[in-house]
Amino acid sequence: MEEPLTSKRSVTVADVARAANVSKATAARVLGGYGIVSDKVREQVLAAAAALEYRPNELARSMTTGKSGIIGVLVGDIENAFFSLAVRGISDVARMAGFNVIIANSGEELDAEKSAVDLLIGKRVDGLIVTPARCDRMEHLRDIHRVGVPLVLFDRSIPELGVDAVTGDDFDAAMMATRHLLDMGHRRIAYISAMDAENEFLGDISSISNSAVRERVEGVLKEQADAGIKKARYYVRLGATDQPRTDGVVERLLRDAAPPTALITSDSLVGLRVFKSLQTFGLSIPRDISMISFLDADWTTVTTPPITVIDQPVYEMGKKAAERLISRLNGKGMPAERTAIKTSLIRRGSVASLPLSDQ
Amino acid sequence: MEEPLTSKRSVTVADVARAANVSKATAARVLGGYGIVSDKVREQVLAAAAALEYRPNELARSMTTGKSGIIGVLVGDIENAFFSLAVRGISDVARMAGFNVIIANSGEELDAEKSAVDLLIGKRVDGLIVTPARCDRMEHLRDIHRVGVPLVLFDRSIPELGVDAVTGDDFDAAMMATRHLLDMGHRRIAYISAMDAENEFLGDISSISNSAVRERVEGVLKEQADAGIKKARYYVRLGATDQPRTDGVVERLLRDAAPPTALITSDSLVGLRVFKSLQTFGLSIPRDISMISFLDADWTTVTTPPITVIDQPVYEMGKKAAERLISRLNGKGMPAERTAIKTSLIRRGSVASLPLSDQ
DNA sequence: TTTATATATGAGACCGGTCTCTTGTCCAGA
DNA sequence: TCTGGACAAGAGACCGGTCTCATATATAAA
Repeated sequence: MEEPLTSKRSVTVADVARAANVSKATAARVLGGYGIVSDKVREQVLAAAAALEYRPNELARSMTTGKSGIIGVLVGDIENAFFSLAVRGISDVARMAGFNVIIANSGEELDAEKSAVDLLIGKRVDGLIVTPARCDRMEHLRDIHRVGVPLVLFDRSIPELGVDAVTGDDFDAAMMATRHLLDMGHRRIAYISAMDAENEFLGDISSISNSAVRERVEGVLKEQADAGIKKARYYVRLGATDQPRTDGVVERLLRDAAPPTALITSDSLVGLRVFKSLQTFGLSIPRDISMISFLDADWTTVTTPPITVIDQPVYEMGKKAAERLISRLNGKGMPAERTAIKTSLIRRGSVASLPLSDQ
Repeated sequence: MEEPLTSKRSVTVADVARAANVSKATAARVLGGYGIVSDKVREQVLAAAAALEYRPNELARSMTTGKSGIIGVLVGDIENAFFSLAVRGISDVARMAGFNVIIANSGEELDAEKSAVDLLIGKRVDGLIVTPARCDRMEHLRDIHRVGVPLVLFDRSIPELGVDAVTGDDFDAAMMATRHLLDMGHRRIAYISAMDAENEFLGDISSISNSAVRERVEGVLKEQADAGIKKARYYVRLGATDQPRTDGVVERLLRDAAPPTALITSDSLVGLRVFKSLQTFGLSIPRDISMISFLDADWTTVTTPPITVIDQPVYEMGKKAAERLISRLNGKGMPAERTAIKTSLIRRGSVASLPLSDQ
């Protein structure tokens, strides 16, 4: 099988042109599929190209056209099912429209995000879809926009930026989940997020740098405020970033003099960690505690009982973001807008109805 | 916030050179970080670059150097946790080595794979990591190699190709799982795979086009053959590609005159589907039937009982594949080899010990 | 037959970098 | 003072395409 690998230098239009006895311009016309060429010459060139196994150099092509045909996608963590599903939606749409997708990971860190943005811009991506790690730091995102590269935010929005954003309807979704718990008689409802914060407790809401988390917290609090519940803020906890910390957060909640009777978890990963915590602490769902998780992840359907979730159509969100970006790419000059994709509550078995006496 | 967007044309070295009153060559030396430049001039150029917000055009850079700094990754389905975790491993290693990753999906279809390969080659990726959809069709992969682009196969190997491959130790893993079931007293062991096949039953083993699946089947059969079990082949079933079909496969197995007492599922997705099937048919694990799944997926730890799994260190596999490729990229001329990453059996609660009377 | 028009091809500039080759300057050693 | 080498900067070719403009031929209209 040892191929000689002699043909290190790749075949160019000039090579094909020479072989076909035509000018470089003509060969380029055939190979590039533009301009007018006679059928006879076309066949000659095509034959020569086939014989030489010509493969166009997209790099060179991109350089002259100024279009790379690549959409850059910058997510928090591909490993997270939320993002991998979204990426799937994005790339499906992109491929249909003739674009390719280059994916970068920020790890939810601002610096990594900045350098990834620089890099993608450097690669001359035609457009960018970004999940901003922080919604309060956006100079680098503004730069993108200024350079003239269309940008669509995903999952989180930054109104001040004035660019398109595709997100869930986080505020409404959180209200819906809270409403459901209230209806079932719960009065002490905890909200647990993986947001990295110095303080486990909720400080200034407007300082939450992730708009999705902020809106969810606002939704949870609003609904409880409307129901006349006072201590709602106290039950909002941040920093459940890994299993040990989640165990800690959950333990402190449970050890409280007035422990919550229900939990809402901010995403499927926190949800899973919280579920495991509850298991290790020997709590039974929903007998001892009720639970609702964001995102209809795999694991939520096979637990006993299955978990009531807020279903975000993530794949659709990804598609929508890509569609929006591609419209921009095609020069549609519509005003920037935020598209909040509607979510729904899927009731399964993890929420108990609380007898009045327990409330 | 309406930026004028006037600066449509991007700033080039020539622009910077002009602003700094030096030649294009000198500015390029500073900006490109090569050659010798005096400190004074360097600062001038850097200042001019900063003032003009110069951003290097990686495309142009790639064109002259012939290196794009991009590694192409072609997977079956990013949405699958197996691949997204592997991609994470690949990109982590790639980033450390200064490479970027461009991801494409084949959807496990040969045609999509071919065109994706063409496209990535066209983008002049420096190297490729591919999960071949079929191990019996590889002309396009041979082309990659011939063009001089290093290639590493992932998850599946094609010895005839003579290129590096990083896979699990599928044969051994399957033997291990089977051994465990045999030790626990099981004599009728089913193996269920999502391999798309015209026939649900196993035909010619060597015709299984996915080497990972083939080796697992071989492992399952070998171990049973060694234990003197005759009807092992009969219990190998293919085509559990979606929930309805999986339900069908499971149902037919259970309705059999001699139904299996244990199941091995080929990956975490099939595993989940099979688990759901068993739930809908009202079977209890492990009382009614035992189960082992490949891949330590999220969901396997939160079921009741948790599922015994064959743990593949997928992230490590991804890292290994990237490391291998990067070594090649750095010109290390070692012979092609297959690296089979060792897997382990994590015993949880889904395998029952069968009393002799039941065997 | 002459002029206009469409069609087909060639020549060469250009995109934005890298890199080689050349020229110029400065200082040490003879 | 002259020579040589190190260092610094400039000029311009090149990568592999696209694309404009000029040119040549064929066909149609006047």
